[in-house]
Amino acid sequence: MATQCKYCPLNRKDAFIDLSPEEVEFMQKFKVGELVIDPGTPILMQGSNAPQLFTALSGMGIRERHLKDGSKQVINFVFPGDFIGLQAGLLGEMGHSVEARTQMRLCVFNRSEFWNFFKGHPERAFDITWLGAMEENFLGESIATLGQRSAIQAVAWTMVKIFQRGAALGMVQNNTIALPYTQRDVADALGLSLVHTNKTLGKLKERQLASWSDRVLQINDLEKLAMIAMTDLRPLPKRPLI
Amino acid sequence: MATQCKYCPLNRKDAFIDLSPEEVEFMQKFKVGELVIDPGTPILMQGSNAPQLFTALSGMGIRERHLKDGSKQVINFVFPGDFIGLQAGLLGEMGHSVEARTQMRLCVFNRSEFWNFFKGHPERAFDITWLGAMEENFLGESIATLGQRSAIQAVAWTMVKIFQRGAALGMVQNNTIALPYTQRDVADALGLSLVHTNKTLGKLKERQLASWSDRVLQINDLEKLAMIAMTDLRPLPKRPLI
DNA sequence: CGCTGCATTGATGAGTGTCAAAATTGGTGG
DNA sequence: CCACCAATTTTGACACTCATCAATGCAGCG
Repeated sequence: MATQCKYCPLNRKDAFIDLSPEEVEFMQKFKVGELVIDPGTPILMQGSNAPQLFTALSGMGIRERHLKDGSKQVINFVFPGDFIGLQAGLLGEMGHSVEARTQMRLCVFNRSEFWNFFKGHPERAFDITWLGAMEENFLGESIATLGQRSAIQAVAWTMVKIFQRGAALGMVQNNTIALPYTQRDVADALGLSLVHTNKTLGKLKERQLASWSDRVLQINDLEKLAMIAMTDLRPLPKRPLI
Repeated sequence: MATQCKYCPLNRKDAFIDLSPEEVEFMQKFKVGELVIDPGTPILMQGSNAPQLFTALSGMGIRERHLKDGSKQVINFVFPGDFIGLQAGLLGEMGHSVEARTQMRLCVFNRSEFWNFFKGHPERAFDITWLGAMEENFLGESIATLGQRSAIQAVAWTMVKIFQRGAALGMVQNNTIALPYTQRDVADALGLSLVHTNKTLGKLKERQLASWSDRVLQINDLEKLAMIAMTDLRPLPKRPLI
């Protein structure tokens, strides 16, 4: 028996816009179950036409795109609250794969119900589109990072972004956050080699800005990191929860 | 007096899904006018909260993101039929600027009417979201290009993508298409230096794959280009027109 | 007819990638 | 509890792609 939406732990976090009781009830109908998966498990495959969509309830993962020569590009990191499968739901085919990096708990929706959002619940349809626009915006920033920022700027940028997202979700304690990724993941996200990523992380540690070891990222000087990364530190807007 | 939607030249191109007469009528109400602008004119500014949204009727432009150090990243190229201002309409703020590269004719919509799509015309709301997902998909591919492809692969990839989009719009004649961009635009799109972009284009010409001069791109061997670019040549899906 | 913007070419060097190996960590089974 | 193995992190040496600098050519234009 699936857990009740009204007890969903995410809905109480202030990173998210509160749902009205009616909305919660509608989402409950849309929800078909929950899924708990182990680290390394693929959630959706690039090119697949998945019948199910998900919201990450807990745990973290990555979105990645595979190229013909075997290399891969990490598109984004998946945090709790992220909606997974928008492309499958709309385009009928995922442009990237999604894979768990920790144990994850997923809220499972039926894709066939997707259209009901638009037909009967325009506010929720709007929320989905809003999330899509937010992701588009973020990907644009990533493109600017890959195209214009140097290795140290890019790594600093990534650390700032991860830290900010984590902070909004209450995952930060004493300026530290658990980071279940490997340096290879970060390297693949930034289009850098593993070796160079490692050396660049070393520089940030040397300069006492951020140190990441034992799966824990510690941020010592967020402002200076943001300056290196050429980015602003404005707070993330509240996001809807699907 | 704005031109009638039912005479819109785009609606007849087979790159787009046909609109029913009712839909055309609704779009007509949404439309507030047309705008003709000169090359170089900014259409929307990064960070702005624009009251108006657009669909490109003719002409071409670029989406670009400006960084604090003055550098810029071209996010994508704008073709006829592209919807401009989704982020402003949803997030209240553009994540990038849009600028004309040729003379452009724009269909102008009122942002305040945006919500009506979702409330009263779920099919059209769905279409908007569909376009957003398509863009998100493309940006993911761009990220893979910037992160994983070498200079020659990236340039080949860009030429293939542009050629395919142009072909779908009937802009290709004898394997040539008018390209109003400068090599600087392409360099900024790929995160390469202008000089290296120039030399890489030279290689493609040498190898008799593609030659671009005098604002005209000629593709001599699309298949070989696609192979270099590590990309498929599958036809673009029909897209909705907003 | 001298601007100004864009394309082109050559020379040089910095930033990253690649290769190889060692150090560290974590997990597994004896 | 230790031994072993796989995955990951770390370090050093070297190679190469690509950025930077600088100069020339070329076309459009007031």
